[in-house]
Amino acid sequence: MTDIKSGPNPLFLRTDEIMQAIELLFFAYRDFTGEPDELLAEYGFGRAHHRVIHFVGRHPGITVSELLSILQITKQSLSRVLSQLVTEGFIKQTPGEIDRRQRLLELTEKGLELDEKLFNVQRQRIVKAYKESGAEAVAGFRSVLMNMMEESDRPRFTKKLHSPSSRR
Amino acid sequence: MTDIKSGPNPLFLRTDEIMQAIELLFFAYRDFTGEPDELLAEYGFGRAHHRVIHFVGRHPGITVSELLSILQITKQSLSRVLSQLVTEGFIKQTPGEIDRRQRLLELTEKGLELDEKLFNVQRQRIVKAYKESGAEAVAGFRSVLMNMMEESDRPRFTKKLHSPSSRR
DNA sequence: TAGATAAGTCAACATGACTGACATAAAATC
DNA sequence: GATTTTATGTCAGTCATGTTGACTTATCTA
Repeated sequence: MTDIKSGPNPLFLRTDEIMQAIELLFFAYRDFTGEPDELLAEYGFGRAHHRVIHFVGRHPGITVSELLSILQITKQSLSRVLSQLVTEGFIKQTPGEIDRRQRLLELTEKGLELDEKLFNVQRQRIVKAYKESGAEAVAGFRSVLMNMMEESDRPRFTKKLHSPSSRR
Repeated sequence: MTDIKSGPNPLFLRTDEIMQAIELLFFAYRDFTGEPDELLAEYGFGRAHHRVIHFVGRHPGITVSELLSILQITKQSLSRVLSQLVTEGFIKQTPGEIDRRQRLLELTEKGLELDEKLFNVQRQRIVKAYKESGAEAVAGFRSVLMNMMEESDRPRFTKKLHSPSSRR
């Protein structure tokens, strides 16, 4: 009904192609998260813990509020998994030197180990998919995903420097 | 540690490229599911209902066990959302004519309407991403996702005919 | 000094997964 | 025809992850 066509509809915009995209994302994402989920279960953790470990690993010294804005969950949801990770010694909190209200987060040795394990299982799957598809396909893959996400999240992928948060 | 290199590592297989892929999938998938989730919430439904509506819509006459094997969830998890959808008149069950133990599932008028609404919000996002990236990128996107999912799910995307389940 | 901000906590709740056990009807097999 | 298997549904309980709203404490800022 929204289809007031102006000119021929490119093949890749046909309804069945769009439908395929929806299912591709469903199946690929399910399998992409499946293996890490199994690994995490051995630690009594879930996907929420994974996301926290990932982003703290990528951004050592990140603050709680920065993490909240990345994950887009509530303070209480984060609190539950974060305090678990801190208690069990996977994440270390240190008060910010500039702003001492902040708790700067970073992975401990134990946290780094788990982070690497998780990364490795995901890397294997991605490397396989990338190799089988080739460099050109990879560029297309990245372009489509980039254009699929909200614009507000895209800068995260272009800037090479970390966000200017208070560091030691 | 698993990096016993034989020859130069292609650029697109470097650690930071793989890391980027992980985050691309996270952000794109989050935004991809965000809008449907909002729509579903108006009906008191969640993402689980969406998946059921989607696959029943795509495969009218699908059986409960076929649906279970696609979704890879337990009978109880499916039962909860499915019986809700049936009770509220979005999905119709009819006993199979060949095997009367089966309950063949299909969308009602009401179900078709919701299915279309949900499809439209997702289509808008995908069409936008596809147009901005171009046909070649789309091919790459599809290739990478296809190679990322388990092989067992891939036939679903190649065969044009529906699975030979009992139909009217 | 007063107000804003960063972080944490408590209580209560919803959703969507899980397990294991059991029931029923119908089909398939011996 | 009797038995076993299959398709579906259901009950009861658990867990992980998300939500809201209210409140506290410490610290920074105007």
